[in-house]
Amino acid sequence: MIQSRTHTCGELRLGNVNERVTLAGWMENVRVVGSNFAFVVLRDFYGTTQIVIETEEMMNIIKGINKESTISVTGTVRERASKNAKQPTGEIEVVPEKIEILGRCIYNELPFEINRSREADETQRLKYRYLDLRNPEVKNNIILRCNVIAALRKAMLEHNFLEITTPILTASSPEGARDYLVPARKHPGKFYALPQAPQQFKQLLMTSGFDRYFQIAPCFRDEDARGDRSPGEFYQLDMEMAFASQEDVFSVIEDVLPPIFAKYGTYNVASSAPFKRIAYNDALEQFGTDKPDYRIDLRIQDITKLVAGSEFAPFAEGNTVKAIACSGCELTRKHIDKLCADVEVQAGSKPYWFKVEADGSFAGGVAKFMTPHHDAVVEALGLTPGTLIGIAAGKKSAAQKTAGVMRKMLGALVPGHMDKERYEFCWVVDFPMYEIGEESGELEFCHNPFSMPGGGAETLRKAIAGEIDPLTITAQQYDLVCNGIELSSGAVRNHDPEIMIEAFRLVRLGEEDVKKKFPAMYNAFCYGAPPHAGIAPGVDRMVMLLAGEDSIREIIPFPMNKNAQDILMGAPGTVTDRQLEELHIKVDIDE
RNA sequence: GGCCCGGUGGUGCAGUUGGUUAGCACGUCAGCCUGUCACGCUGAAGGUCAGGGGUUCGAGCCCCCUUCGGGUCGCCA
Repeated sequence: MIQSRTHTCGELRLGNVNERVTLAGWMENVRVVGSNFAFVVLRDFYGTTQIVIETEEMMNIIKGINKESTISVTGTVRERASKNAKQPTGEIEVVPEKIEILGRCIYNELPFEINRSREADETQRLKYRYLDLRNPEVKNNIILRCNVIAALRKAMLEHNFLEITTPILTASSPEGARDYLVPARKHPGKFYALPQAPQQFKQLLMTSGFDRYFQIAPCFRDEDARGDRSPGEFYQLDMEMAFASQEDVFSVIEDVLPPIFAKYGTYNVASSAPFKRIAYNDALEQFGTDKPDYRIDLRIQDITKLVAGSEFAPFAEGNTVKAIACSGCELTRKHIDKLCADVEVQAGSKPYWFKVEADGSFAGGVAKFMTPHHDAVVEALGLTPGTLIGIAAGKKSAAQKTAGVMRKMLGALVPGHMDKERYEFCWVVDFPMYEIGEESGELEFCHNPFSMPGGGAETLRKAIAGEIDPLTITAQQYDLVCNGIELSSGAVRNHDPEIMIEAFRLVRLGEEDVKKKFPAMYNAFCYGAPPHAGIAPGVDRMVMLLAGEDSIREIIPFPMNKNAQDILMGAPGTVTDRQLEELHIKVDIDE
């Protein structure tokens, strides 16, 4: 029978002096200061408390156990002779009369030191995640995650949204990412799929008459990981609203997110409603990305015409030339070269540069090719001495991307161009509905084929009739971006089967294709669907931003590694032949 | 799948043009220490330098292959 705790390890203060208490926790550290005199640091979820060892009996118990064992300590609270102002419990200590060993740590050396686990090798951290999570810094991110999710849920309920769970085992969808498949025991050769998002279910809910739906929804996509993208699974704050426009969705998000970001974020400043808005094409022009970071004041400018006729090969006719002028730049030649190399790695093409000397002349990098256009360039870019100009040249999309990467790096590197400690939201709007596919060379859907086109069916018919260029058709689709990180896509959905068919007709598909690919949704929409719109901000990404972490794994309780392996549980793993047999699965691996 | 970076006692790192016994910090163990709080001091143990092959009189270091990890591009309606 274990003595119950009377207090937690973060709780005792001077007011508790002389009380008889029982604490329980992990033995974090032992500082032996004399013979039969030592201090034990006892840690639980709530904090740490100092236990003072003054007798041979207690000393023998402590010496018999390894650090990180769990113990229960019963004793008297005493005012410390030497207090520690840095600790909440630093004014008191507990003098034990009984120490009970609850759970031994049988190893005297751990895979890493608990309070420095963030410095340890990540594979070790993941393998021993239960030890890693003992580190308060690591644990606090998980607590933050809980608080953020609770706050999101509360805010959504207050906005009259209904939380509805949708199936985890569902049908494979031909669109989007690679599915995770689950073999169906009762249906040989057939498979369930885990949902990439509850997209179709929430649209069906709208058709059923649920006016406002939300869910902290698990989503599964079998795609490769990134620093800000966990492999396999992640969570979205998925929401959908009936009889709603883009503006209705925006106002809910602008109402819900900023207070939560301001309250729980590392930075406690968040942009308020209305968020900045920028058209997709303008974002590419000015920021070189569809994920603009508005905290950086630099903007990309087009100087293609200014340098026309230059001898410099990358400026040749047909190429696009972009410039990003960064004033007050004192980077040395060595740093500039490093910057350009980093840009090339991230952007995939090489940037160029020059700078403006004190006397106004151009120097360094491609200065030789810019000097002939000196006055025009100075005027167009508003150049002053001490300005570094990054240049990107090539195909339009590559030049934009390169300039965009350079913009972010310069903003982070050169003082005075980035107001870092804030959350700056923006909406990217007016996405193109169609694009020319790089492989096919033909017209394809740019993003989600189920977004409502800007002009509805009429615009589509004109495009089919050849009266307007289909590439100019926009979708009522939007991205939510915060500090250069994409939090979400959303759209006003296409709820009209007729418009849906017109939209498909433009990419040489027809009614049969719509019915075949999304039968449930198409059928449902034929029974009277409300216009509806929604969005699904990534919960993990939001928590990552709020925690100020660069890796998404820091805010997931049990993350998988880059290769989608759960090192701790050993997933994925092999299964027995009997299991495979039941599922009608034969494993046949080549090589 | 492409490219980049990395793998050195339990942990984190250093290791010079390739040259004697692979060094530092933390941790562990032992001794000393009665007010520590990242306790301190003294000492000790602990290494297949990821694996394999090659160059060389000689490889932790140079080359090739393999493997594992991280980043990035592709990919992510």
